[in-house]
Amino acid sequence: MKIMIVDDDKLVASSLKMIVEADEEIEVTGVCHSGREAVKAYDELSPDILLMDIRMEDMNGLEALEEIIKMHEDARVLFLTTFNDDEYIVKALSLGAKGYIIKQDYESIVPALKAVYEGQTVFGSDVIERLPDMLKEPAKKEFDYESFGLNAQEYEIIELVAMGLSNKECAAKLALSEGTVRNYISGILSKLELRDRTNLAIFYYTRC
Amino acid sequence: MKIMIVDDDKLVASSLKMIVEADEEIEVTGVCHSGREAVKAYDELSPDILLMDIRMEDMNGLEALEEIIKMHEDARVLFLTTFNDDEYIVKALSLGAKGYIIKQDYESIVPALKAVYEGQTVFGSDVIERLPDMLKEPAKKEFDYESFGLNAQEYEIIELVAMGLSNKECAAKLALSEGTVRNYISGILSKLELRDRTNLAIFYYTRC
DNA sequence: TTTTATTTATGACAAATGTCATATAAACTT
DNA sequence: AAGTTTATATGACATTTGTCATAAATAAAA
Repeated sequence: MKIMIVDDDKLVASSLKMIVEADEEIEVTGVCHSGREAVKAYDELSPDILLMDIRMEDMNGLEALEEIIKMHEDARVLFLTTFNDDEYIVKALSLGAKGYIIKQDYESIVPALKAVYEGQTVFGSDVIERLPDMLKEPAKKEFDYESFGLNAQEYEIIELVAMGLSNKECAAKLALSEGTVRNYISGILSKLELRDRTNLAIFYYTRC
Repeated sequence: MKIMIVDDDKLVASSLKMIVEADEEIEVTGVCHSGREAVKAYDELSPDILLMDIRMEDMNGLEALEEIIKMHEDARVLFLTTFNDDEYIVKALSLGAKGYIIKQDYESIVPALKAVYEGQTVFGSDVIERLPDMLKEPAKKEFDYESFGLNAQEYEIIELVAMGLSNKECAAKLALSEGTVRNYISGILSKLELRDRTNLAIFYYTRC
């Protein structure tokens, strides 16, 4: 298995080389110190896996992957990171990275490389822990209007306002008079401590 | 490394056992054929990793993990699956599964186990490919206001309206007169074919 | 039955909103 | 320089909105 190491900290890069070469299956065919170098070197060396830092001076790891993947669609990149940055995880994933692990965690680098070599995608546990929360949001939570002291009628009006209806239209839809709808809205606004229907709609779409 | 295998197809279970035991580091301490069995057996055997099928008759893999993790918070479970089901991935992740790989992919099972043993989380590439899309939504896409014939100033006003500001407040924030802001909004509404600021805010939160 | 809440409704009012015609100055074209 | 566009402003106006006091009808509680 031929791998290439990319890290702008030369000490880290050579440490990684040593750690990784201790395994007889792994051969380090190249070491680079910037994303830009890596893009160039990848063409010549075409390694099986790229073991790359994310934060680097001259073109960071994500940009490098983006470039590389344009030329070599099947490129496999395992990212190393010192700290966990949610932004990066998502970006890395959508770019097609094969993994995202913590640099400090030496022992896990070789197994991770092997798993990637076998077609897996690997994440440090700390990294993955935050994923479920990021995924969770599509599960639409039901708005608990009662906890705001609102009743079903009031909530129904909120929904109509959030659909953009005027007082008159709400009244027609609910078979109430326009004045009554106004009164309801007045009450809703004060309970929710909002100023006007626009803020109510905003509340609906951001907090509900 | 002690592992436990759980699969209701006995043939598959024993095949897995053979494959996995071919590696001298791995020792299979138990084989179960249902989630319920697994929960019980886990207590007695406390393996390092549980290699478990998801679809099973008597208590499925996810339910089993849920039970097990109640008792053993640090339990590590690597799921095996015949087909890719997005539902399961998300659920498995939020339950704290350490991996999710394709059963057919024999060669990758051992490396995956080792990576998990080292604290990583592992996904079959096919599995992970669908994650980026699921994650993408938090990545706020930039609204292309130009395609609606709006200029930057108008868009800025839209943002303020969508924050719930009144005309007067918008005016103050943009150093314009209130009347001008009104005129702008009037123009915005007609371009967007909306009726009032509330509908504009709704547009912002649902279409932008 | 009387009292009390609840729901719905009115009317009056001030403030905010949206539309429109028009105006002014600055920034460009030509 | 003369003309045109652009950004900003004004005033007048009709509507809509939100608040409040109050009232009638009904339902629930005593």
